Amino acid sequence: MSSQESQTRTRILEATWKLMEQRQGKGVGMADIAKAAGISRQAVYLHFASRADLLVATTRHMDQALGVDARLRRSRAATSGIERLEAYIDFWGNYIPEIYGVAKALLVAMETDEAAAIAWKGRMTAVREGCEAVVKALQRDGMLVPDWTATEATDLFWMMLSVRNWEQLTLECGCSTHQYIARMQTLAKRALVRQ
Amino acid sequence: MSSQESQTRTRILEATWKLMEQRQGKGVGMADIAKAAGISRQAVYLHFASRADLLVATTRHMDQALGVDARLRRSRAATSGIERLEAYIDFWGNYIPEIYGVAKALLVAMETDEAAAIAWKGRMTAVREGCEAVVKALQRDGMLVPDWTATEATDLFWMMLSVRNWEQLTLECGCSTHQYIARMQTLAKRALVRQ
DNA sequence: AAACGAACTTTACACAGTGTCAATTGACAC
DNA sequence: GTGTCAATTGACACTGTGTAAAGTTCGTTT
Repeated sequence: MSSQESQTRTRILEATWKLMEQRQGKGVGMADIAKAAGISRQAVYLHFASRADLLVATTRHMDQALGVDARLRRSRAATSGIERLEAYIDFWGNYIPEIYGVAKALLVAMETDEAAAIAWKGRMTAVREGCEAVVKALQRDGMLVPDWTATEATDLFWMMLSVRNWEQLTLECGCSTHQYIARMQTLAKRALVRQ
Repeated sequence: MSSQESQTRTRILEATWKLMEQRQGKGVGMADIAKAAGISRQAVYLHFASRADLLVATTRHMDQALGVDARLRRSRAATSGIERLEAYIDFWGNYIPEIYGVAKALLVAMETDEAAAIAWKGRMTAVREGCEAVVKALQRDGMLVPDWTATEATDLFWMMLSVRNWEQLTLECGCSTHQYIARMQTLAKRALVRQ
């Protein structure tokens, strides 16, 4: 909404982004961020109430900078359910690597910080809605496998697309972004789509 | 191995187990554990070098107390690949709720503690081997879906069975243990087994 | 009986990281 | 000049892990 963003605030957000990306969300403290933004640690608290607050603000900043809405348009515009499923996974698989650093930091913070947990769950609820839209589209086409209700299918699809699963498949199993997308598409279709 | 376990050591392990279970692995510090075991905080360090050390020792203690080996026998004894897959998920779905507290504590600790990370990865490697055995059994039966190589199938099956996915499906989506098992069995079969 | 060692206690401290508070500086606006 | 906003410095509280030192209790050895 307001482009009333102070220069310093933006510098903090950019520094957070950059640092989190560099260090994959680990070992980045308020002091490091302040230093990278060229201000004192205390000054960060003039713009953000807490670390959780800063992390959440950073994700919003990134979503805007990365043009998430525009990127999602392709999936939303898809005519068939299957097309929509493929486009959504394609979007998601390309999106996660770009946000992973900050996402990881939030993921870690949420384990001990209530505010971070609420914020992250809010973001994930949005993803769940995307999954639900895909499932509904499949259902509309009569292509949803009869094993699941729409809710069950949404739960499972959402589970498959979790950041933790992405982490495991790419960072631990060594899948590339392209492989992740291909495997997830195949897996989701086998799981949800009537053959 | 040695049943040379001192009484105090066992009391610490039991206290850890109980507390972690009660609080779902969150907010349990060394001080709480010591208190519950009826000793001083420092005395805990006479038996375990670090928190990570204690957590790992607790999982081993639990595996023995819960008779994990015996429980796994049913899955290992299965003749067909599909039977083996079902028995393995059945074992796993009943096992996680019992260890979840301690597992969660380790899962949180591993994000900041190298030793905890290594220990957890070791445990998960054992699970991956279980998944691999299932996939190999399916392959032997000629029932593995042609979409995947054995490694790819193992990766995906392992991903599906992650504790994080269990967490999401049960704690967030509200699945019961029975529902978790049923859904995972259906999902795994759709994903891996030739129809 | 004296000596020893093991297990445990109390007290204290180092360290890292978040978050708070108060006093101060510099710049720009009116 | 006075007010105010942004930022600075320095100090401190709090939490939790881990280390260190000195003292107690108790059973075993000699």
